[in-house]
Formats: sequence, structure tokens, C-alpha cells
Amino acid sequence: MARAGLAAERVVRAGAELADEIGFERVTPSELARKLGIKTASLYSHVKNAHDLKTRIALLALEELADQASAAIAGRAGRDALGAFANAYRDYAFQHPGRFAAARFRLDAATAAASAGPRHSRMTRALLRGYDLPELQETHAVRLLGSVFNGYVELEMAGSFSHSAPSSEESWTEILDALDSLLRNWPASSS
Amino acid sequence: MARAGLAAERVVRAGAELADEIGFERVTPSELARKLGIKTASLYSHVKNAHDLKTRIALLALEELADQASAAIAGRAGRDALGAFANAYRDYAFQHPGRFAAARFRLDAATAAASAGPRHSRMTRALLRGYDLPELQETHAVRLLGSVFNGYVELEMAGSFSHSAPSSEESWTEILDALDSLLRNWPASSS
DNA sequence: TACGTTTGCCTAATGGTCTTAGGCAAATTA
DNA sequence: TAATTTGCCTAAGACCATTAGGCAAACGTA
Repeated sequence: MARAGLAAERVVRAGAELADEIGFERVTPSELARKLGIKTASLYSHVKNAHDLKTRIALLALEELADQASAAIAGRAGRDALGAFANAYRDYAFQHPGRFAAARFRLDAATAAASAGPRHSRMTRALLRGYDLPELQETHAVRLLGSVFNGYVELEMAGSFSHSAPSSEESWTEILDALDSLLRNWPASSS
Repeated sequence: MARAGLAAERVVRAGAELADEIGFERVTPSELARKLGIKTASLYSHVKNAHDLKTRIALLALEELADQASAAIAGRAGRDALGAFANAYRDYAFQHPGRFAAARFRLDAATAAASAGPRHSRMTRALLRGYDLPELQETHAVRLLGSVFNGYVELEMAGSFSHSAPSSEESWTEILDALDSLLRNWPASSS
């Protein structure tokens, strides 16, 4: 039949689809086996256990997320790149809510270091080259952007912005403008 | 036979402690019953089910969080208030990681509206009165601050900032300075 | 083509989970 | 003191994660 590893990858991909359908936190061996039309115990030849399954889905999602971001910033700079990068992140979250939740799954340090997470982080740094930040401030700015994108999408998906005006869409644009402005006028360190 | 003397509220408080000890996502009826020294089934006279238990812990955490924030901004304004407000949030997360995770538990719309969440949001708005924002931009700024605090603490607790220089502490201060600067020089809407 | 190996699924069994139902004795109230 | 409520119990059903051992079909190789 197929080579070793191919089947495992298929299982993980099905797990990612399942996450988008029913939510990442509800992805379990039994639920995935049901979707695949096999017995639960049969999954254990492809995946070590429930935690391993979730970890693999998380790694897949991080990879996809980094790919999207990479495509988004290619050939752009400044506000344009900032918007494209941020939108890639947010759009992915809405198109693949389960995978997006998977991308936020807590990985142990070693696994995280080997994931596409650092790649995403390097892209954020590349994005900032379009702005003229004091070198020491660059890391702070990277962390700020990560925090905003992360936090905004999480709150938005939780519905925090959906029951009051103005629209979340509008806030998102204004916030990107504000961040662009801030990056152009980053305050000198007080220390 | 000696009674454990449990009222529903006591059960919830024990649940909150348990969350801080083992993590919110691992708080379950059986685990909580173990901590209380009673049988799992006995919990069901105090709490409707596992989801109800988690919801009640979340409501408790949101209340505590709003109290901390309220105490923090009393008598302060501007950068001072911003820092105190943000630190109240972050400190709570580190002192009570399980409760903090509980505060981010997805509540249905009605429950969320009746929680202390809106109170916390109103305080953010009060904080912004110290800055001179165009009225239409105030909501955008509220959402930005919520996103940053939320996102930063989440990433920090996940360890994202702990394996590289500069220290997370330093970034936190710089980011608060940057936000203060941004709120003082909020860009005019482009639309 | 024939043969041993690998692969992908199976059944069976263990021990844990959540939840409901019904019961009993202590604490509280009248 | 008598009646009611409270806080726990045992029992049981359904579901879940995981391990162990087995079997048949597909594969690579001689």
C-alpha cells in the first residue's frame, strides 16, 4: 500500500479538517476515527496518543500560517506590507477557525522551536525593516505586533466586538493605521 | 458523619484554586471532587455539570479581574493609569494563571453580558478620558488596548518571550510607553 | 511466480470519565 | 419534637483513551 508516514499525514490532515468543523478542543481520537470510518483503536498505529494528534495538527497549522504570511508580504513594504501580513493572519483564522485554535496549542519548548513559529516571527522582523526602528526597539515592536494580532483575533472570534458599534472591520483598519503611525514615530526609550 | 460543609459558592472557589494548581483546562468534576474529598457524583447537587462549573469559575475570575483593575486606576491618570491598569491585568495572570485562563473561557452571549467583562471594558474607556482622543476613535483604542494586554500576556505565559533577549519585563515597559505615545498622537482617520 | 514482511485495520479488555437516579442520616426549621 | 432540607452516599449507563494481540491484504524481493 502506501509508504510509512503518508498514512499518518493523511490522518493529521483529516484531524485539521475535523478541527475546522467541530472546533479544535473537540478533536479526539474517537471523534476522528468516527470521521474516518475506522475503529478508535486503529488510530493508534498512526498517532501516539491524543496529545500527539493535537500536536501534529498544531504543527500543520503553524506551517500553513507561516506560508500565508510569507505570500502576503512578498513584494510589499511599509503600511502595505503591515496590512497584508496582518490580514493573512486574520483571514486564516476566519477561514480555518479550528486550525487557528490548533496553532495556539501549547507546545513544549523543543517542539515549538522546531515548528514554523520562529519562521513567522522572522517574517515579522523582516516587515519591520521597512520602518526605521532603533535596533534595540525592534524586538519590542515584534512582540507588540504579535500581541495585537493575536489578541485582536482572539477577542473578535470570541464575539467581543460583535455587539457594539463601530464594526470590527472598521476597528481593524484603524488599528492598523495606528500601528503604522506608531512604528513611524516610535518613542525614544526612557531608560 | 462529619460534613464537608459545602455550599455552591465554596465549590466554585475550590474550583478556582484547583485551576491555579493544575490549570483551568484540567478542572473537571472528578478532579475537583478528589480535591474536596468527596465522591464525584456528590458535586452535582452544587453544580449542574462540567460546563456549568467552568462557567462559574470564569465568572468569579472576571469579577476579581475587574476589581483589581478598578483598584489600580483609582486616583491615577495618563501614563500612570495606563501602567497601573495594564499591570493589574498582567499581575493577576501570573498570580492566578488558572483563574486567568478561566476568564478567557468562552461564555455564551447572555452570560457574558451579565458578567464583569463589560465593567472591565468600561474602565478601559474611563482610562482613555485622560487622553484626548477623537470620540469616534475611542472604541478603536479600547479594542487595541484589550488586544495588546490579552495578546501579550497570553504569549508571555506560553513562553514565547522567555528564550530570547531582551527580557519580557523590558518589552512590557517599552510597549506601555509606545502605547502611551500612540494615544497622545492618535492619527486622524484616513476615511 | 512464490515468500516473507509490512501495513492497516480489527476485536477484546482495562480503567478512567461524566452524568442521572434513588437513598440515608445529619442539620435545620417549625 | 416532628417535618423538611441539605450534603453526602452507592449504583449504574454510556462514552472515552489506551494497550495487546491477531489477521488478511499489499508490498518488495528472490
